[in-house]
This record gives sequence, structure tokens and C-alpha cells, in this order.
Amino acid sequence: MSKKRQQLIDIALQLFYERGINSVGINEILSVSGIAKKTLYNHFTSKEDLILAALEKRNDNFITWLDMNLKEANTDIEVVNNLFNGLSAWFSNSAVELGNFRGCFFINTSAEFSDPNSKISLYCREHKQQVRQLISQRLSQSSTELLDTICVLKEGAITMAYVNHDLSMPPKCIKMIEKLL
Amino acid sequence: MSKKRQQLIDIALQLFYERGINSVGINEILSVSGIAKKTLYNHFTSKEDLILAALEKRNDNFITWLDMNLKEANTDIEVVNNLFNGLSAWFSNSAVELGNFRGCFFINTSAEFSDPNSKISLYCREHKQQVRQLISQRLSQSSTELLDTICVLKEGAITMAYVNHDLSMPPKCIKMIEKLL
DNA sequence: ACAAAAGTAGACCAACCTGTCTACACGAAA
DNA sequence: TTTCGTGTAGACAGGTTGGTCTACTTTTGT
Repeated sequence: MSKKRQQLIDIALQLFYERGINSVGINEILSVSGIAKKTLYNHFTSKEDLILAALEKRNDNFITWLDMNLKEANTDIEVVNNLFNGLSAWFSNSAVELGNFRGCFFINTSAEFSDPNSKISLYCREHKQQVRQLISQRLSQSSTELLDTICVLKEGAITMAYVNHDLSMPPKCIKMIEKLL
Repeated sequence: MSKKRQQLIDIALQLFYERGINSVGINEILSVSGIAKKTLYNHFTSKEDLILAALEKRNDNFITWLDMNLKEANTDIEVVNNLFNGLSAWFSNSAVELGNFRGCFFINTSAEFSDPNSKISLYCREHKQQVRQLISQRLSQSSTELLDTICVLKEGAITMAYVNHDLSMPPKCIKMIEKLL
């Protein structure tokens, strides 16, 4: 893929995640990257097209990071531990690959785009599905129950970390799941 | 309070919640309400001022609705049941007071405003605190553990309902808490 | 060496944004 | 009756938005 295209996606993703998609204009992405407007519209048909590319990039980063965290786990309880300890690291900006924590990019983006059938909203939903599937693959049980529990606690922990500024949930979630097992 | 002011807040809240704050301009609020621009700026110093008033109104509506749901509960398990059954009703648009479900207005608004120390972000955090306190008051135990569990599951259920379109979490959350008690 | 592809800067467009201001209408209280 | 508060309509300012386009330069493959 073109180097300029990559640069545009990287910078767009960073700015979009830091400040929210609707708060970042095309012109800012251009001036920060030092790339010409014509070049951008050579690679992307519209801002929406660039947003989708940024979402895909973030999805790649996140799935890669999560996989790296989970692949060493041999038991279900280790999967849970690694997942929620990973979240703790992310919340406290110790997960370099994910950048400075400002909530979940896909939750935030869903909040900005109200049409639930837009490509953007659909992609956010698909990301959550991919994460769920990855966790599912790492669990020995194929029980939906455990998977649901992990996922709902994960979303809750992310939301509380961002909105409430309460970073303490991940270890508490681990204890809850331990009790439930 | 002035009738025009009330109308402005009501219509602003409805549009903001339906489509996101940054996607709704002052002029649209004016044309929908049929109120003059001068009148708006007579009551509010800026758009931010109107946003804060809309957040307060939503907080009132939500706290009132939640209190109505919880006040009949006599045991902790009833509190949990009423809370999550209430969420189910909200998700499926059966809670008239809360309007058509488009996620949590405060989570969505936090996602749009990136400065965590802005009045808007701070108000969103305070709303979550108020909800937590209300639930806490209705519980017989003063255990932080149960309260944390309820809150994190609540946030997870709301997020999954909006982003994943998975409305099935509330009853599952009830079962989880029952097991943990 | 040369042609095609991909880059550059930036003017320009129409639409939109928040916010100000003027000029005027109306009803109620003094 | 007059004055005051509250409302109206809408022009206007100054800035931003996403997107198009022209004219020119650089890079790259054959």
C-alpha cells in the first residue's frame, strides 16, 4: 500500500481517537501530515472513506494487541486474567500500541454516528463481534454464559474507566468471574 | 422558569440525544422549535450553556425514572431485578420517559467532548455518580462490592445494547448477581 | 531518456457553524 | 398611555466544513 495512504490513515486515526471524529476536519489532518488535499482525495473518495480506513487500522491494532495478551494463556482463568490485566494496562497508558487511553474508539464512534445502519456503525458492531470471537477461541469451554459475562464486564470496565474515571474495575471483574466459575 | 426556555431545552435534548450534540446546530434547534435566535441567546450565553441545561434535564428525567423503578423494591435482589428489568424496558423503547433508545446520553456526550476537565465531561461523570448513589441508597448492604458489580454490569449492558445491538444482557446480569450474592 | 503516475500548493466553492445586531410587535403593569 | 420586558424575523460577520480543480513538480518504470 502507498506510503502516503498509510501516513494519512495513521494521523487520521490518532486525531480521531484523541478528539472524536466530528471534531477533526480534513484540513487539520492535511496540515498535520503535510500532505496535499489532492493526494488525500486520490486515495479516499470522501471523509467517510478515510474514517472507515482508520476504523480498520484501529481494529487491526486492537486485535493484534489482544491476541498478544491472550495467546500465552493456557486456562480459562488465565485468559480472564490476561484480558483484564491488559485492560488495566491500557487504561493507565501502559499499552503503547493503543495510544493514550480515551475510551473505546468504536464505542465513541458509535456515539457520534446516529444511523445504526451506516457503514461506520456497522463496522463498530463488527469490531465488537471480532473481539468476542477472539476471546471465545481462547476459552476451553464453549459456554456462551462465560463469554457473555466476560464481554459485559469488559464493556462496563472500559466505560467506567473513561466516563467515571474509575480505573479500578478490571481486578474487581477478575474476582467476580472467579466466583462465578 | 420561562416557557420558551423550557421549550428550547426540551427540543435541544431530544435532538442532541437522537443524533449527537456535534451533529445538531443551533439553527436547527431554532427552526424546529420556531423560536427566534435572539430569544435563545437571551436565555443561554452560548451553545455550551444550552448543552449543560439539556444534560441537567436528562439527568432529572433519568434519576426520576430510576427512582420510580427502584422505590418499590424491598430487598437487594428486588433492587437488582427492578434496575435491570428497567434497562430492558428502556432498550426496547418501552420507557416512554427516556425516549427512543440511543445509548446513554452521558456516555455518548463524553465520547464527543475530549477534554476530561470541561464542564460537559465533568457533568457526565457527576451523573454517573448520582446514579450510583441512588442505587446505593436502595441497597440494604453498604457493601461496595455489590455496588461495583451492579454498576459495571449496568454500564456493560447499556454499551452492548447500543453498540452491539445485543439487548439480551439485562436478564443475564440479574442471574450473575444472584449467583454472586 | 521519456512517459505516466503520483505528488505538490493552494485558490475556490457552496454550505454550514456560532454568535451579534437591528428593527419591529405585542402585552402587561405603572 | 407609556414604558418595559419579552418576543419576532432575519441580515450579517467571520470562520470552518468537505470537496473540486488547475497548474506545476517529482518520482518511477521501462
